[in-house]
Amino acid sequence: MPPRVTAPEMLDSETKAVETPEDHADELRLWLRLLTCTTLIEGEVRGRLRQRFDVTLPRFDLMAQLDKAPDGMTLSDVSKRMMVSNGNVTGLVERLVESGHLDRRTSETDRRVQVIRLTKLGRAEFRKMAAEHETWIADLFVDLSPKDVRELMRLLAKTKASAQKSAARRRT
Amino acid sequence: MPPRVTAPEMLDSETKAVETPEDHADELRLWLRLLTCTTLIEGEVRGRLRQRFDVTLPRFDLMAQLDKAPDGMTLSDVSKRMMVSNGNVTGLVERLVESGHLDRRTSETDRRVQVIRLTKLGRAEFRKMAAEHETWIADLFVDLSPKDVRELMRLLAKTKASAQKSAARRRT
DNA sequence: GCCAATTTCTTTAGGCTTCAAATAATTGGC
DNA sequence: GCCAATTATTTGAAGCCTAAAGAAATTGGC
Repeated sequence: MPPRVTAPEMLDSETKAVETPEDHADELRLWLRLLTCTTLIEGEVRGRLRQRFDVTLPRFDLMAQLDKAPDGMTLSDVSKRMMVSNGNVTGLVERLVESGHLDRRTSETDRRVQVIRLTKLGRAEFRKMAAEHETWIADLFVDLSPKDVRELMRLLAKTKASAQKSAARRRT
Repeated sequence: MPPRVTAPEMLDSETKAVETPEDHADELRLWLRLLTCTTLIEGEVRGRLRQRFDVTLPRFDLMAQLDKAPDGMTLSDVSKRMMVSNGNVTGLVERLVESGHLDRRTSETDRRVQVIRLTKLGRAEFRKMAAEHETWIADLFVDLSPKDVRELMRLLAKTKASAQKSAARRRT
C-alpha cells in the first residue's frame, strides 16, 4: 500500500481560496487525548476530594482562587479566572457562604460589586485540603520526568496561545 | 537572592520512609495548565456547536461514539467510553431518542442490556456537524507544528498511563 | 434446579453549568 | 443634572453530572 499523501494544492482559475478538504485527523486525535487526560485526572481528583473531605471540585477550585487573593475578589474576577459563567459563581458562592467558608460583602465604592473572601474556617480547611491535593497531583504525574514536565508546559502554553487566538478570531 | 534549592534528603535513624515535604509545584502548575487548555477549547467547541447546530457537547460526544459503532453500543459501553456515570447516559440517551437521533432496543440475548445506535437522521446530522467540528479543532491547534503535535501526543500518552496507574493504585 | 453474587440499567437527590433575560448601579457625553 | 450605554450580578429554565440506592436479569457454584 503506497503511503498516503496529503491532498495536492489545487490551482484555481479564480482568485478565491482553494478548497482542499484537508486532513485534520491528527489534531482531532490530539484533542481527544487531551480531553481524556483531563477527564481522567479531574475525575480522580473529584473522587478523592469527596472521599477525604466531602467537598466538591468546584468548591475547592473557588476556594483555591480566593486563597491566592487575601483581599478578596469580585464575582466577575472569579468568573473570569475559573472560566465559568456568572450565574454559576453566584450559586457556588451562595452555598459556600451558607456553610461558613466564605464571607461576602458589597463593595463600598461600587454597590453593584460583591467582594468575597475566605473566612478563617474556609482558609484553614482549604489549606489542609490543598496540601493533600498537591500530593495527589504529584502522584498522578509521577511517571513524567522533569524534562517531560517542562516539555509539556511549553507545548501546552503554545496550545493555549493558539486556541486563544483562534477564539478571538471567531469573536471578530 | 540565592537560588532556591530543593529540600535536602534527610537521613532517618529509623528505617521508615523519610518525610521530606517535597516540592510538587511544577506538577501542580502543569495540571492547572492542562486544565486551562482543555476548558478553553471545550468552551469554544461547546459555543460553536450550539451556535451553528443548536446541539450540546455531550450530545455531540455521544453521537460521535455511536458513529464509530454501526452495530450499536450498550449503555455501559458508552458510559465507559465517555467516562461518565451510567445514570448520566440514561438521561442523555432518553433525550436523543426523543429527538429522533437515536434508536434504542433491548438486547435479545440479555434483557438487561439496551443497545443504542444512530438513526438515519442522527447519522446524517452528526456527519454534517463532525465535518465542521474537525475544522474548528484544526483551527484551534493551528499554531502547533506537526512536530509539536507528535510531541504532545507522546507526552499525553505518557501522562494518561501515569494517571491510570496512580488511579489503579488508589483503588487497591 | 437453587440462590447468592454480579451485571446492567434506572431512579433519586443534590449540585453544577450554561444561556438568556432581568435588575440594579455606575459612567460618560452632553 | 440627565439619560443612554455599560457593567455587575441575579434569576429562571433547561440540561448535565455524580453518587448511591434500587430493580431486573443473568451467571456460576453447588
